[in-house]
Amino acid sequence: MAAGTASSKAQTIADEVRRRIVEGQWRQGDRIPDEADLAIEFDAARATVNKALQLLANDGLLDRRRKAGTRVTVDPVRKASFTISIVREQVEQAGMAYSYRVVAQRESPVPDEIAARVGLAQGEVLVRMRAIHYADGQPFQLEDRWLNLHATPALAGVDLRQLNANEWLVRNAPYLRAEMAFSAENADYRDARLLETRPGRALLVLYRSTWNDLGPITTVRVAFQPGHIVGTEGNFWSGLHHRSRMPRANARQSP
Amino acid sequence: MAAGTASSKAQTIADEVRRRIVEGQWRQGDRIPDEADLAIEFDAARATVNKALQLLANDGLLDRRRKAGTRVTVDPVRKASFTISIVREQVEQAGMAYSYRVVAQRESPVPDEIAARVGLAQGEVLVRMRAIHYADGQPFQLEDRWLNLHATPALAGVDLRQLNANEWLVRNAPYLRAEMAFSAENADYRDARLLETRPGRALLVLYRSTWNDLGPITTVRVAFQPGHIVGTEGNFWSGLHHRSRMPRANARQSP
DNA sequence: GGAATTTCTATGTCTAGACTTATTCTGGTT
DNA sequence: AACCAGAATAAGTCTAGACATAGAAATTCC
Repeated sequence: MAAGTASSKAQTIADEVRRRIVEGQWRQGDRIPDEADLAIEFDAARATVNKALQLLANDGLLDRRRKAGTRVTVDPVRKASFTISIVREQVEQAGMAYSYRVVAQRESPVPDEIAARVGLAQGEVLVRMRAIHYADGQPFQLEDRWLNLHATPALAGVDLRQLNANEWLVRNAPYLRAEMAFSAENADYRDARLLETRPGRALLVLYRSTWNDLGPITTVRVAFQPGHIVGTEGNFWSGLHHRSRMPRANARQSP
Repeated sequence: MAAGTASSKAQTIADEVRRRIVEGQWRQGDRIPDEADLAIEFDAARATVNKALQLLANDGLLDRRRKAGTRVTVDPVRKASFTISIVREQVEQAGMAYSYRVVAQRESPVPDEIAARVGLAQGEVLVRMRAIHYADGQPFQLEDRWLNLHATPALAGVDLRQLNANEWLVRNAPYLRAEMAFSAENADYRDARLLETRPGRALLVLYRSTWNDLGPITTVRVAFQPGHIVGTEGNFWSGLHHRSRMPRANARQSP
């Protein structure tokens, strides 16, 4: 019956507060005791209680305002976080052979749409490259990337045809800001050909742009193999395992 | 040249450390000075430096291990976080009229696939409901939901046909654990009819399941209107604005 | 040489106390 | 009733110091 896993004191307090909320002892909109009182109840320093409550507030479960106190959030706006790893590692971790092929690469002026997306002047010349990532020889994802050499001077000397841009950037060009968006698109002829599927198939598409203090580094459209799923809980849990549809059985666990 | 926005001291330290990493002063894999040294350099208490570095570690930029020290992460596995708000608010915030319609609702045994997904015994009886959310009369998203009354006894007394389950749950049934996944699917006939589009259109689909300590609360498949985009930076920034394709011009800003 | 043990160090966490700051509340003034 | 000033309060942050703990490095022992 007792929970068990002894973690930090702050975490323990956070868990207990969360429990009280989940079990309805403290209801949505209620004001909960202030830090000082909780500190007494849990026999902890106020700073520790503060840390615990901040954890829950970051989780969106609590609403804290100076002087007004801490309340249980009425409309918990919850956050879900996805981790983006390096494609090659993702594939290799699934025990499959990774390969990579650059399909096209050349300098060209940015289309207005892209320029607007990343905040560049119209007509600026960027490097555009299209590449495919394979898992066990099957196309796994297709990337269509615009690279801004001005933000990453070091890249200029590199032979992009040889190199995995994704990987190079991740390792050598830390960014300050990133934006991502998911959408779904019907595969066009080019998508279909490169991903070895039929035009019209629904593809999960990820747009990602990154900036450093010199400006936009890169913006990329990543189209995944049909059926691919991107989920929380640490990683992509790819359609890598034999293209199944909605696998994933998962055990419930106590936190 | 100077940054400016005076925030907390910990944040300032974090920003400076981040800057050094981004500008290459501390490179991937490098060990950075330890907390005590940084505390001296920044004239701060060690606890403050600790907080700053933990911020960056949570961001995936630093790798910290006891005794081994703090190093700049070699393969920054970056996290992107999406916020999930209540549909109605999302729609209304875009200045559009919200409406909601329950299409079907009945009790039925869970299919094995769903049971496995949420960790229920096969054949358990859940409530299944299908509903549509409209923005200005246009179908905006379609939800296909399984509800477990055992985990939310309070729901039993409620008239589901009247109620927006999404909203009721968010407000009254806090969860302990959630899982989400995105995928893309071609609209089938039912999807197409309900979303008033053509079969085959690529739909962004979100699967979400939640648990509390009594077990699974609900699992839902949400299919968005074609062209819908879900992005970081706070909110879904819906295809609500007139169904455009990839709008969103955004200004760069200094943090 | 290799394994087991000890030492030592950098981070993890907590504490008590102080100060800061955003807001609410209160009471007084027009 | 509307407005404004000041008091009160709860969270936000920082500090100095302490102890805990993981794990690397050095040492001892076989």
